Amino acid sequence: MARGKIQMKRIENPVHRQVTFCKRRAGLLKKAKELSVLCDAEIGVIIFSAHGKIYEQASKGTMQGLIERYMKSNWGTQAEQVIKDKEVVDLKDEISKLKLEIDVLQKGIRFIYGGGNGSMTLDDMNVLEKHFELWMCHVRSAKMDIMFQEIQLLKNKEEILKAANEYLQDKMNEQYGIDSIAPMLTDIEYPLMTNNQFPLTIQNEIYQF
Amino acid sequence: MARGKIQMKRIENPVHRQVTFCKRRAGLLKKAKELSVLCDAEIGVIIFSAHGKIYEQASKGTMQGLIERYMKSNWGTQAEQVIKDKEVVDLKDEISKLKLEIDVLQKGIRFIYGGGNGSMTLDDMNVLEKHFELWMCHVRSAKMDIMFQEIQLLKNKEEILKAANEYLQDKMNEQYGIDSIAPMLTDIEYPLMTNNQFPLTIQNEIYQF
DNA sequence: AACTATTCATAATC
DNA sequence: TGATTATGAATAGTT
Repeated sequence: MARGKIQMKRIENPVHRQVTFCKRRAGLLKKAKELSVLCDAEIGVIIFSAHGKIYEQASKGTMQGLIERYMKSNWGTQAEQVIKDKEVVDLKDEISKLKLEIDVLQKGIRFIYGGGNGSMTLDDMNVLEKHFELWMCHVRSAKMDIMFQEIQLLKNKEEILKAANEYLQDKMNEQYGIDSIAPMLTDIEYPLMTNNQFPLTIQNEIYQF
Repeated sequence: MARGKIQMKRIENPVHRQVTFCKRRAGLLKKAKELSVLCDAEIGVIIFSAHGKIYEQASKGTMQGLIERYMKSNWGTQAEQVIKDKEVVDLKDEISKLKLEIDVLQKGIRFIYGGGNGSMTLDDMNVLEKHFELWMCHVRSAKMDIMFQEIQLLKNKEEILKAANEYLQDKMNEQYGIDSIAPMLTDIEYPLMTNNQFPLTIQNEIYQF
């Protein structure tokens, strides 16, 4: 170019490189502008310096508009966008399906009590309310059963373990002499009680209107 | 530049313009490439000809990557993307909630129609219990609404009847003389309202019975 | 940042 | 289109 040509490779001297970057960057943007004006073209130039600083120029319109136009003419990125939009549509679709299913299930619950078609009379609702109450009691009862069974199971386990411990303790004593090994404490009592007061009414008074 | 400089404005002669476009376009892309190599910069050039034909060059990596990098450094479009991503996350969130509710409803139906706890865990039953409670509240709330409406309706009726009665009384008096007919008692107060508040608001429209 | 000597890009022409 | 060439622009090296 001037005062001797240069090699077409990265300029190693950082000062030279920076200077050249400034000069040629200005030249490039100027050329872009000229081409745009002379030939009525829409041109966008984006430059990231080695240090990440950004320089941009959009002839005719904004860079945003240019990129959108590029996206539209570029099949791949457009498809990507369509896929993303489709995902949203699909998700909304799934939501409406799930809501429909919920509706069906709810109708299933209230069907036999007169509200299958969506409108319930006061009597229907009274019946349904009573049933919810009843079912709640049943669930609680079932919970109790399970917990009771669990307690029994744990108590049995406790017995077995205690027996095993006793047996092992005996073995140890045989081996190492009487009382040479202090027995570990395994018979700890945990007092199971509560300070809660129970209301004397049967129903939970929270929901009495 | 050569053989005489040219005006910096749109070349009117279409042939000249086309030729210049080709030459200068090549020159611009070459310069971009050189700048990229010499100064280790990432450069993208997008050119739309006046007829909409696209020419592009991305030095270092793809144009897609460059645009994404540009978007990241550009605040607006990034925010837009974030909003779109958030929408997807929100929708997925809603879907999982709905699925959870369907699960509860199915368990509830299984419990109701299956006549007990099929193979439910203690946790399942705890959730179910809470839901029965919730549904019961909603039924009660709906009942309240209906009763309130009914009360309003009856009050209106009462007003109309009272007005009618008054009118008829007047007519009677006109016909048969003042106070010849004792008025019937129609102004009896029935205390239909209490001061109870409705503490339960329906938070989730799914459970409207 | 300003200044050249030089190379490069390209307008006009063929 | 493609090649040629005269000339203006761009710029590497220097100050």
